[in-house]
Amino acid sequence: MRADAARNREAILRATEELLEAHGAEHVSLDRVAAAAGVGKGTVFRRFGSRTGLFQELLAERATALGAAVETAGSPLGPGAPPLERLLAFVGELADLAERNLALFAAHERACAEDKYRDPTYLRWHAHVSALIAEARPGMDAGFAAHALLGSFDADLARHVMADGGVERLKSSVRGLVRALLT
Amino acid sequence: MRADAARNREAILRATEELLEAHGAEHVSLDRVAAAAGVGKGTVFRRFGSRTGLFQELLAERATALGAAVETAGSPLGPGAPPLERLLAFVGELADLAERNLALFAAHERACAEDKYRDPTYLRWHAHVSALIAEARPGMDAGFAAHALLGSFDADLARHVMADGGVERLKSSVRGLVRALLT
DNA sequence: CTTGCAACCGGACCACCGGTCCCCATAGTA
DNA sequence: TACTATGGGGACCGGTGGTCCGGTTGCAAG
Repeated sequence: MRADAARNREAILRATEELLEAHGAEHVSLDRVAAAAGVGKGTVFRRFGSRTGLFQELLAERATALGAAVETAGSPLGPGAPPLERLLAFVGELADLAERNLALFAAHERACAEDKYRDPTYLRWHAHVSALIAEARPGMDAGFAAHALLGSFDADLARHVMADGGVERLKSSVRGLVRALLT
Repeated sequence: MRADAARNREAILRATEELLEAHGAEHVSLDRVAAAAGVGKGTVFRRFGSRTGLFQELLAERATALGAAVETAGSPLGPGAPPLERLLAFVGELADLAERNLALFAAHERACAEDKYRDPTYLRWHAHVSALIAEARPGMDAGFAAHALLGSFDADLARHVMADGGVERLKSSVRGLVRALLT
């Protein structure tokens, strides 16, 4: 990739973040993103393929730290801890991520629509949660339960819940769900 | 309401159903609906206010039977039965409804977007589920759990699950969730 | 049956969206 | 410096949800 291409890529990503933060998921069109990044619309599509691709990549970027933390040992997040503790820790982190990136979560959902189950980030999360559930409750349909649990981080639901109680409410409610599910 | 208005209203509703069935949620635009119903686009908007309104009203129509069944006594659905049985019966019915109206569920979701929590039909379901959960598990955040549980009927998730196992898979998985939650 | 008007209808019209395309500019290299 | 593949820009396209207003029509009163 040429140097100017890399620079533009970064500019587009940063402009998207800013617009998301400033105007909410609904009002971020690719025209606006391109204008804010100081590039043409064609450039946005060349780099990210589509609206979906743009938000997927932005989410992936924001989620890398969590993904890495899950695979490195030590602490309740990583391997070694019992599944219940790992899952409780994971949903806690996810809640924090959702709070800090509510608009991105919302935009990502709308953009991915039915391809939700093919998004790499979602797939990683699902595989992780699903494995933990399967380990703790062998009889259960773990894949389905994992989807249902991850559904708790639907941007609209998260906003709705956090509007009355903040992240702490979201965290404690999801943890309650996890405990009920795995106990 | 004038007779011709009532006739058109019905024509629009039926045309929407047919298009939904024939082409899937994605390809039902209000232009098409109007054309298929044999009316102008303005008529569609006057009757239903917006795309959202149209799908909300269609869903409400399809859901009336279930709503009534829930409130009439007798059978595990209605009042009198213990909450676990009532909830198990309710999610079973909901799964059937989702299967028969997958495209409508999908269109409704996309159209309602963030107003999901203001849709009258969803609100009724949520109140019902929430009350049953609160009755069976006083300590739990019933409102949140109800949202999470109803999230299982997200059209994309339902399609994904039913693609491999049909309605029965959906039913048994959701029932598994309900049992884990209320036991 | 006629008449009058309020309610209703239709579809041209609008702003905007995601996505495409192709000609031009430029970075990187020999 | 000169050459070329890669990247950039923005006009353009089909289609969308939503608006608006001039013409039409149901319907009840007389």
